Amino acid sequence: MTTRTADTDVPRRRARRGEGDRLREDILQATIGLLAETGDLDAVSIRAVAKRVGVTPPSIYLHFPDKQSLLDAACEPVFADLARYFAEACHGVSSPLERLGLMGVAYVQFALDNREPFRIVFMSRCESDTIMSMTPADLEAQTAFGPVIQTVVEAQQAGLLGAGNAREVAMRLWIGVHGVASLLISKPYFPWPPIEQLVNDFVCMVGLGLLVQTRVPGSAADKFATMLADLPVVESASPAGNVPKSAS
Amino acid sequence: MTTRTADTDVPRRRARRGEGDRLREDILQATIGLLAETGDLDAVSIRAVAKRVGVTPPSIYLHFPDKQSLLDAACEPVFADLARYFAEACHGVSSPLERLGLMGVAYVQFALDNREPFRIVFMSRCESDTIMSMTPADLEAQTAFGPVIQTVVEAQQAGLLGAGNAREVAMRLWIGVHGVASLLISKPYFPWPPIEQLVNDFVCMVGLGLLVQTRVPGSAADKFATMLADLPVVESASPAGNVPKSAS
DNA sequence: GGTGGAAAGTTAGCGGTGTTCAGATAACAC
DNA sequence: GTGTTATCTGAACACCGCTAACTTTCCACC
Repeated sequence: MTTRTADTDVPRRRARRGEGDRLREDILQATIGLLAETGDLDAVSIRAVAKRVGVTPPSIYLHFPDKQSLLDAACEPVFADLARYFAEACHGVSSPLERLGLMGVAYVQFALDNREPFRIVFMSRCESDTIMSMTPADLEAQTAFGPVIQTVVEAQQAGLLGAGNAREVAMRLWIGVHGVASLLISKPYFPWPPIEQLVNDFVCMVGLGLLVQTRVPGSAADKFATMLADLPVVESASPAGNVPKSAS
Repeated sequence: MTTRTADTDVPRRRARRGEGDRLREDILQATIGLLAETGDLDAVSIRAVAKRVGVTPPSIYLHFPDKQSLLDAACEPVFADLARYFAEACHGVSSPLERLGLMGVAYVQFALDNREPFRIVFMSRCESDTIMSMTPADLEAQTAFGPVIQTVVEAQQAGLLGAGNAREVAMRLWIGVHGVASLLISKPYFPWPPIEQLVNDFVCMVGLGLLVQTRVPGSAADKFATMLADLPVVESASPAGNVPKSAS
């Protein structure tokens, strides 16, 4: 008749010798589940996680130094999925340029499918960030950022994109779709256009921009001058919609 | 004589009848100051604000229904400055297209100058968002978003940008620079390229993309096809210096 | 000058949070 | 059985947002 103060349904069996790490895994799963089900970071308190696991709060500190570390660790397996999103989006698509666009769309979809982890990793302050304090090399090797860079390189080698630092090009692409993802998450009630259209239009814009930026020679001003000169002139007061014009 | 438990240096003189709103203003200023000085939202507790003002915590609830409302109210005057950032950036620049680019750069600068307010308004969950639940019309009239749309319209009228929903075009521009701003804020330790270059390259890319997107006729696929056909072909093997060493 | 009334602020406290540390307990080797 | 020790708990600290009930101060009016 032990008086259980731990407020839980099924009081965990204590782990066997050497199996202490089992609890660690259970804590992570409980955290991930709580994040996904509540969709609210505030609902994921140390006490709530402990209760779900069937253990008392201090036990968590045997496996994680503090709450932030727990959250970071819980987001890691979620983010491992991002690579899968990318792979599936690119499946069977040969053009590297098209693949980059599809990866962008997939990034937004991933963010919307994993809002809280995305928030934790990309939208909250983190002093000593595990993911982000990696060296550039590690970052490319261990995160989903690597495939993006690789695809940029392929596009360059195929002559679709002009030469340029592939890492920085990939960053620009990432930054762009990150704007979409983070705004859709933080401002869901904003009067956005239909999401699919919004994402497509944006990705299209960025893709075209990159094309021109890397292929037209000269300074930024030169590029603009060239494009303004080359593109068909549009009449000033156009009424509405995409008016088809006499192409030259 | 009076035993003061309120932990503060100079015990405020009580406001006179009808001057209760003076405290409200002081609370707002204390909140803004605390946010700016600590640069840490966690440091801005109701108790901390109250102490800074020289008052006890419950007094704050005489002027703000809850903490979130206080934070929102504190961010409002800060964000009023965004319009000034835009105006200064555009000062004396005639080309609407160029102005749009400068506004983008100014947006990032504003975010970096006001990190915590930017975080609060744009990077944290807010169920019933004051700013974001406005009607599109109010939004354009009362926020800095209006001038952006206006500039897009001017660019269209000048024949620089093709016709299209100016509001959606402005959104795309906003989304883009928002990606830059939010990532620079949330990941300051990431190995970014020099910020100025990063921002310029990104804004240039988006600008060129928008140019093409709105001026080249046809579907998205058509636009890509047109540009791939029209732009100078680039040699496949890019020269040294730009090739990332993924394996070497 | 006294006095009632209301505005302006305070005291005390509730239930919650992340975190710490000394102690209890259960699993194993012998 | 006994001792060791990995594993986990009880109790507590300092802080949080927030509330209800109370006190103080100011002011208009008689």
